[in-house]
Amino acid sequence: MSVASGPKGTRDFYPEEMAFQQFIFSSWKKTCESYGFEQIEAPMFEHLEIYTQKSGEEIERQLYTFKDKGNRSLALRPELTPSLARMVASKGTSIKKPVRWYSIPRLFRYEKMQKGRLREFFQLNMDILGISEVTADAELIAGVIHMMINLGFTSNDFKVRISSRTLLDQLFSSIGIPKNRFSELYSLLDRKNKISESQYLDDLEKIIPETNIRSDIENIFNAESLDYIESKFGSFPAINELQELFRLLKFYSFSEYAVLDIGIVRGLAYYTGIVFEVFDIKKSLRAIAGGGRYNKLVELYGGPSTPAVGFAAGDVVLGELLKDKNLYPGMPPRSTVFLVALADLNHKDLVATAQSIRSSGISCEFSLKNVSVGKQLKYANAARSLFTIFLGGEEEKQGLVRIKDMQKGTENLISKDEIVSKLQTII
RNA sequence: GUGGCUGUAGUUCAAUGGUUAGAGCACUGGAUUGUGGUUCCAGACGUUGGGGGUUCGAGUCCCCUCAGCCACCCCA
Repeated sequence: MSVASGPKGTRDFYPEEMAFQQFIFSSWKKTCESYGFEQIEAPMFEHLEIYTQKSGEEIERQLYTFKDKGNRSLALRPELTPSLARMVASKGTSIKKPVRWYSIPRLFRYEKMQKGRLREFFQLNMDILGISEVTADAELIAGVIHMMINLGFTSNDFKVRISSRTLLDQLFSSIGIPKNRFSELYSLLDRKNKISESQYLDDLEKIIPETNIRSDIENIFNAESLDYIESKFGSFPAINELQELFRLLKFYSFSEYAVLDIGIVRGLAYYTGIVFEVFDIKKSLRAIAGGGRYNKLVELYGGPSTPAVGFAAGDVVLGELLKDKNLYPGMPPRSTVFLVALADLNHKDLVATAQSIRSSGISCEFSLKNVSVGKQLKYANAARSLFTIFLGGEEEKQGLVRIKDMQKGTENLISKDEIVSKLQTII
């Protein structure tokens, strides 16, 4: 293996991989467009500051950064949301709201690779801007659920796990936890399922020495329903918002796909309200998608105050789950029709027939080498063709051609003049 | 960034420190020039990831490096 391989964490897309990717992308597009989202695209690299200003230096460790010839600091985009917020911000108040945008960006993160995590990958992004009402959160979560359904998944394969940053903030405040300990608590909550019970209790004691507050936290973290939280801690605006969200999801008939999970925190940064992640049912893979409300981001980039909610779904984890569940139907035909030249056919007739089929919008190919009929049929298989048409020979003399259905193995004689019209009726 | 495991044909994997490193699948060609998917036969395919060391002898043991997998960190 002396041939060069691509850089670490990148993939080559041969026709097989490309077909698989297109299967995912075209399903994504179909879903987005059925929800009335318009496609956008942004530059593949941006000024470094748009990523560092909102997060810390920790972020820079995972960025591909470089200087251009004008000595400007740039970075390959690790996510789309900052670019999107910038695009919205730069239109100021002139942009027509609500904005319903989707995009399938190619993204780059300098990360230690693991299963489901590469250095170059794609994401589907769906965002609604300009609506502060929870109806937008519901519409977007419905969108992510529908995206999964359109790919063939069922409620036995995945769940959207929903939480709220505001709810946790409000609960923590109400039981007397100072704001400066919130981030530690979020981080612990995020780790809760990965570490042992005793480790978790030790860590919790370090953050919260007061016994009575710790037992309140236990109650919050173990809560399985909004009603339970309400009965324990009273009513909060954020509880009502979540209840409204679940009520709305019922209208979409998507209740079975959505569950409350207080433990969903989403790695900090810009989320301001409802947050959610999509997991496979066994939670054996990393998150398939994640998102939530980010009402401050457009403002941060100098735009008018704009409420926003969005999510992103990566192609890598989703691809693995599709293969696990056997939902990929395989590569489509390369050519619908393969022309087989019998011995006496001249090349001019072969090409002319091919061109008339191609001009009618039906894909068609033929062997560029003069080989046996058996070999030509093998080529037809390799092209995954649905039909072969035999040109020349005895039939030719009567103005006929033999057309063969490659799946059924059946053959029919048709008039040479009606090849195109016949194909149009049977495809 | 930290720690562990693994690198052998295109691919999935064999080979106690000992002759010329093997097999399935895939690939190419063929089985009386007009019928594919099945079958049969043949062929091509390797600096054992790369470099260094130990040894009479290294795919096998040691070191370095690169790559992949896994657990951390992180996950926008």
